[in-house]
Amino acid sequence: MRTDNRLSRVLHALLHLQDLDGPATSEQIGMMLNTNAAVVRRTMGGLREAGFVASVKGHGGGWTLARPLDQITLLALYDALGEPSLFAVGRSEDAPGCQLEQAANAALSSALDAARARFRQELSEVTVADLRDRTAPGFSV
Amino acid sequence: MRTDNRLSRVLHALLHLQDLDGPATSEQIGMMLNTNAAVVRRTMGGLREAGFVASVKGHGGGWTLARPLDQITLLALYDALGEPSLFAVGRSEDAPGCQLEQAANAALSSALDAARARFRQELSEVTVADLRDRTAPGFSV
DNA sequence: AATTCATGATACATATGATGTTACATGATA
DNA sequence: TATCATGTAACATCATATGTATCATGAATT
Repeated sequence: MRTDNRLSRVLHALLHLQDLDGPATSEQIGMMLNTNAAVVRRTMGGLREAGFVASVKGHGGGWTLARPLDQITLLALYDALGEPSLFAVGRSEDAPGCQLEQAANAALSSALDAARARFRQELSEVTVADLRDRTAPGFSV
Repeated sequence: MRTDNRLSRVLHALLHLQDLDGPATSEQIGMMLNTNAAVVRRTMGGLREAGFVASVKGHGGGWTLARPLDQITLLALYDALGEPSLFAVGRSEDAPGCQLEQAANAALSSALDAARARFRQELSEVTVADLRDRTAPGFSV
């Protein structure tokens, strides 16, 4: 199944943004992410609304960081993207009235909820700045 | 995104199987699950190979439990299904050589791994028999 | 032995949703 | 006014879980 790569992509994009002087255009970011400018606009839109980046139209415009990376947790980004559905495994809805199916779904949901909580906890403990620190010493674009 | 419902479905099917006397045909199970007999065969095939159910061809044939439900954990079923890919969110592979993307992916993978471990732990602590116990008292098909 | 039932296996169709792509309106700078 | 860049919408592509159809094989019934 094709996975949703937006979180990874915006992380990648934000890390690049910090290494740049001025604003980066969607086109430029698209080159870094090996994708289309329209995809960049669509994906970064959520981050703008959440106040993590700013976008400016016209000449010299583009995307800039609106907040230091050490004040952006991965969880905040995930939520800014609309909290994309996390799982490729889910409940069945074959026989909603059947108690046996309900029991099966309840157990599955319970496990998925626990996994989701763990995922969110992990994301909440890391900032984007932490990721930059984890690249090789002296590394720059 | 369309989710993989196989685990929920086989749980549902096993619970029904226990409530039946003889073997159940794929056709019958398909009715319970509101799906096709071929889908049932395909899905249950993994459980047969893992020794949780047995299938018999021909007249009076069908599917039967090969082991008491209290000896089948949800995790064992999940693995018998081939450990279906759990997440709808994943790494990007836009610029494999880029250290920044690598750092982003490493953090994401770490969170996903933790979530997967939690999911598997939850599944390992519940047997199919436990689910049956959770239906309303006196409930039967 | 022939018939019927049921699984086993394969191939193909369908549906869904993330991503890719194109096009154009809007706003900002030169 | 021309150019650049975002904002937005519509549509195309692609991957894949599930649905569907078909036939070979094996087992019980007659």
